Amino acid sequence: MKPANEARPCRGNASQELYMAAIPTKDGDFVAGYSSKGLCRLDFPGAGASGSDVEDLPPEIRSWHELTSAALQRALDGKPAGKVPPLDLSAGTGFQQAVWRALCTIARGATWSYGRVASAIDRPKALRAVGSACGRNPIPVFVPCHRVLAAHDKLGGFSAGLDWKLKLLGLEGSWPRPQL
DNA sequence: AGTTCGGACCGTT
DNA sequence: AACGGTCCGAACT
Repeated sequence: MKPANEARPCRGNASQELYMAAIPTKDGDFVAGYSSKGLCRLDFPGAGASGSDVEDLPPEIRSWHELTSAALQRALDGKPAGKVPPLDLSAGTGFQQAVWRALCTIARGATWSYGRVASAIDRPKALRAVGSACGRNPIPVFVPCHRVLAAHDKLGGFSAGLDWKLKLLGLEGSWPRPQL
């Protein structure tokens, strides 16, 4: 079997191979995508992505996949994700990568506003563009775009569906909003 | 207190 | 030129 398709190769290195493999969970089948640099994509169940057989993965990819798989199971179990494989965010523009990196600094159990993320990357007025960048986050859950709420504790949006955002926030004890 | 509207703002296609 | 996972203030209910 060949590795996988090349439907949406990470931009910029189109000749790179992209491996895809499913992760069965109690919430459905996720699909993870790997480049030579690491995990570069994660699709929610029902997103239409399909994966190849895990046994056909090259050794390194396969070990990454096991890390991803275990981490995802923990996350969906309401526990800290723990160790994850290297994340390949190279598909994004400079701005997007800056946003995604900032997201990774939001602690589990905490939430930021889009405006705060914008300030964190030193572009206070680009809060709207930050929303767009969040929407294009290729690795949801592990790059925690769900921890970004609209101002004044409003929920804001979520590309994969607000039910997923609520679920992920709930697993981290961040929703419903803890009252002070 | 909550809701709606209108403009300002910014990166991407 | 148009579109967003936005934000804020003003003007409502």
